[in-house]
Amino acid sequence: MTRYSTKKGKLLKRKNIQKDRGMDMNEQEKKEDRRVRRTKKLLTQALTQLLQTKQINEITVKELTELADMNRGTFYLYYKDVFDMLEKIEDGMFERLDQIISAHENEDMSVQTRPMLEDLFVFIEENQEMCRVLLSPHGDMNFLHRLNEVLRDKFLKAWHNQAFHQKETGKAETEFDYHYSFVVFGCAGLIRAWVSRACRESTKEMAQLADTMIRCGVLTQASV
Amino acid sequence: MTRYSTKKGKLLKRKNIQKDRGMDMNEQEKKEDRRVRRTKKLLTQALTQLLQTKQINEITVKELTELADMNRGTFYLYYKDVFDMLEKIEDGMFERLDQIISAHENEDMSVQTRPMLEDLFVFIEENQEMCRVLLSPHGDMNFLHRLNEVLRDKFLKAWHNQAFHQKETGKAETEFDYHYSFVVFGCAGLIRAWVSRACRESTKEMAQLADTMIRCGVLTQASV
DNA sequence: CAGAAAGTCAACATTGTGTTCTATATCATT
DNA sequence: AATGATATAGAACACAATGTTGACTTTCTG
Repeated sequence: MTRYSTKKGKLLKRKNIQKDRGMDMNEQEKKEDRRVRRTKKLLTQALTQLLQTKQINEITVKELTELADMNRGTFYLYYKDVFDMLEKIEDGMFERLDQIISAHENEDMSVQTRPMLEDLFVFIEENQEMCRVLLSPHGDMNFLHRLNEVLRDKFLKAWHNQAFHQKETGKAETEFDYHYSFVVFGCAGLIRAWVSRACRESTKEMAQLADTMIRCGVLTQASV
Repeated sequence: MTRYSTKKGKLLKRKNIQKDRGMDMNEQEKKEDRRVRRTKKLLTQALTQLLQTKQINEITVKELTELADMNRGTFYLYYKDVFDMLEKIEDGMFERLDQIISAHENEDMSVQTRPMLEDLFVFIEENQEMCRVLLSPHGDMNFLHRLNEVLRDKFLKAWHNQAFHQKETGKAETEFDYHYSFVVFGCAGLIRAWVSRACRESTKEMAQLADTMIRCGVLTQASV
């Protein structure tokens, strides 16, 4: 499910970290100490910078903290290693992503796709540096995977109904899964192309483009 | 372009490796020494096995060679580190991919998409273990990136002409790029879904599915 | 068979890791 | 502004993997 650790006796320590901080919503909301925010911000900036020139595996805690100009031990107060750090950064993005989607959810779980997409692309633009890195060659496949998982639950039902309303077919659930996978990865490709061009096109343009391509992909099943 | 190295004085050594072996087509064809093949095969098997339970960054040369039951020093005769090894394995796959595509290329650079796709999915099925790993959460974003690059050159022209034959539009090259990115990543998602289901559907079915979705995506531009 | 090439084995200095301790700086609060 | 609480700095530590080397043995090729 989540990531494994090579070192044996250190999972406990990590669990403690996750329990003490972060996991409790209330604690999250009560803003962290200013020093903590500063530290995490500096580390995130350093990581983002390093990820532009090298793979994450080649990034050591040592050089990361040196670039951020802080003590190496400080890093371990918040993260287990560099990969854990990236994962936690992603956690934050997925939290916001979830908020954005939920805001457009109706009570019957259906979603107003188009306006939601517009908000989504605004969010991506705001976080374009991180998105660019995560979808770059040096990026993180796990990010794509998690994106897949999150969106799946949200949209599968809505789209499923929508597509089957168009034309009743006897196609299996599995074929719908293929379309779904195609579309989600496709959107990732779309976003990747966009952020790698520094988000030159407007968010509205992109939302329209995405909307069109999603509908096409989803409705293909009914029209085959 | 390619990967960087943290360690300063070791690029030279690696260059030597790449020059001595691999890079020269003729040498590649003249089968390597049986021992070399055996060594590389054992290492590849061990890597594939390890990648199913852990991230590549957590795999050490030590455990890899222990699993393959060989001396650690032997590893360094062929690879710089574990990532370099994965990259070289990918090199081999891209070579074969190139052959498959080229075999379906007409003299005007156009491509018979459908039969090519069928061959492609056969190839993927043959290499499903590695594909599954490369597209998994533990996978390699650089693989996707390289796939993008390789296919881009091959297909952009063909599809471009095809789409503009359908309906003449004034849309810019950039928008076509977005469709292209969507489709290539989408195919990756499709393949990922397929191999993660142990390739249950037939290669022909998948080729048809892919063909449909590709055409839909490409032709969207003309029909917006 | 003989020479070449590949692999084994043991040893080495080097580097990053993860943790711990004390001391200092910064924070939130009254 | 003084307070106690908390975060960070700084240095030290044992430990593990790295990358390389040299002498040896095995395996391949012709």
